Amino acid sequence: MKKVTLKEIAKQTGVSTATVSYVLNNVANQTIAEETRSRILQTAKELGYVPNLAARSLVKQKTGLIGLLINQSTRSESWRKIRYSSLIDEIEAALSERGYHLILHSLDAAAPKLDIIAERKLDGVIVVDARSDRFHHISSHFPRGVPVLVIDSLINDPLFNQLMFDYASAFAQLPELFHQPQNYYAVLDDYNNEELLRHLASLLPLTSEQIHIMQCEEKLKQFINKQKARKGIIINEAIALLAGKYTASEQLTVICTANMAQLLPANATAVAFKQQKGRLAAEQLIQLINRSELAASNKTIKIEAE
Amino acid sequence: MKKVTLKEIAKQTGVSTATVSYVLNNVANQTIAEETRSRILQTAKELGYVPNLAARSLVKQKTGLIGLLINQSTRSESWRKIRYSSLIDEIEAALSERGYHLILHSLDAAAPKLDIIAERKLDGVIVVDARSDRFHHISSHFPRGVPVLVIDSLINDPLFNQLMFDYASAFAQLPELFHQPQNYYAVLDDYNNEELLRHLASLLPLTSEQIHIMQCEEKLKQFINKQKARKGIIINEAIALLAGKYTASEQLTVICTANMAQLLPANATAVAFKQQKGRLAAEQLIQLINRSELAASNKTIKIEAE
DNA sequence: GTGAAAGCGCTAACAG
DNA sequence: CTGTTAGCGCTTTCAC
Repeated sequence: MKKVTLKEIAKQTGVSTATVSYVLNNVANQTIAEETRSRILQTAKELGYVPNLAARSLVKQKTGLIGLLINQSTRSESWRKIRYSSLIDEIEAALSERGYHLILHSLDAAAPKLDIIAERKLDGVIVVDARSDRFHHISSHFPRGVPVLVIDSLINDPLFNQLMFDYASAFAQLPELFHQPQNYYAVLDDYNNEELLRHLASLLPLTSEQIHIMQCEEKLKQFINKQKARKGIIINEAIALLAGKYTASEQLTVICTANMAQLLPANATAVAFKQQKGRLAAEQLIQLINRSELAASNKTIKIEAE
Repeated sequence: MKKVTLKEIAKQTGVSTATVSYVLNNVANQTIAEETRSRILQTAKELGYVPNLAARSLVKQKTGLIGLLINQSTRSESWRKIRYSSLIDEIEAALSERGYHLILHSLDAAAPKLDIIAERKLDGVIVVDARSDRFHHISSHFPRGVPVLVIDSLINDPLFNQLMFDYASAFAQLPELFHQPQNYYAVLDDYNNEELLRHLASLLPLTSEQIHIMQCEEKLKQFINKQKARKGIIINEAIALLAGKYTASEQLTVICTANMAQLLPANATAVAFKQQKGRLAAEQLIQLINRSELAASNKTIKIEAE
């Protein structure tokens, strides 16, 4: 059983591989006799021809491959993974609709290896939660001209296209927080990107004693137990669920960064964001790809709270 | 700025591409003068050479690409996505360690399109939660000899390598369930694979009125409200969290299929499984790839409960 | 309308 | 020890 290639179809149809390629790709301004056309289409179907995208990539100089590179601080705790499950799914769905395939790859935030971008000749890349120190250093290794969109990473460089939540608008939903800051505490998700953490802290009218950065359940518990009757602002649903083990959930206001509000206890307060980050990311990246020749309109997009 | 290819390195070093290839790949039984070797290595580093895997794939007839194809019944509810977030992460991690790259792709369970396998010449494929009717029909389209591992799908055909939880061993952890079945109800995760659902039901000493297949939160609520003081067996942590909104969580026993036990309320009973499904899947698939020439030892692996 | 041929970047015999 | 060469499967220019 021979491999089904263009050449094989060409042979069986008695035409050249060029003609077969024209037909199968509906090449514009190549006029093909209707007879040959249907004959080729016919045998292609019979043989179950499927194009080899590696070969195509080689000549077209684009692969149709997008990388989703997620920085992981640690792989150990599985509950942390819900942070991006919705994001991943949305991105995959949106890219699929546009004919792209997704390569999912995780990075060591402390020492990201980005070879995959060049090796696989990725058409575009979405980087999630990158440390800006590492990122700067490494970004020079980027193959020239590969569009990159950075998510959840505050990078102080207009060179990078960024996408993140508008946390200020989320906190603005909580007027009481600003009137009575002493009644609150906050738990931040432990982003690798320290600038983002600092940014979050700066938006909250709280002292550093009132702010905890998530590390592990035990530390969270200790922190919450010290907060007495205060109300909690929790970033990320999974963390909120853990927090719910140590305080009454009606005391909690959850900033829903994982699109998982439904899993929260009914009596917790939830603040969600207006748009799906994943879909937005995918669309944005595709735009970048399509006009990567032009000066990239390096904007930072922020998604507002509902 | 020229593209950095083997040819370019060859030119700059004054040797042939073959020699460069030998050096860069440490080809065994090719003895290279230490002087040339280091010169090549040197300029390769300077130029920041990265091999083009598409080109390599073409000649080596393997791509280093693994497909993770997940059947989705619906994309609408984001909380469902936690079902596989741990699995995806484990698989990606394990494959990465072995030098493979992961293509994540979702399938429409009712009409799965598997072209990606042939197009991308995937070296192996993991299919998750497939309807066996669709799967049989479609599996004939599989490129010959591509190793496939099927997860969470009961397929009555020894031809397929399968991996799933040993639910019987999970239920066996609950002796009371079998002594007092009238005191229980169960909520099953809504797998696309109907055989799996039937299998689960057959393992439970419950009537069909006592068993609910998850559809949406509202239906779940109605079902639970009818159960009075009964205790619930819930498959999947996310569903358990939803169920927890409508019944006391100490009444719940959760079969943890998503590796997210930590997110459950402390007073719920959790039953977990011994091994990480994702890691096991990746390792199993790699084995299949490495000896795909031999008669595939088509076994079904079941992961026992702790 | 169709085909010959060059080449994308790389590997692997086979010569030398 | 190193180079020549023939592809891998496909696209595309240019001729016929």
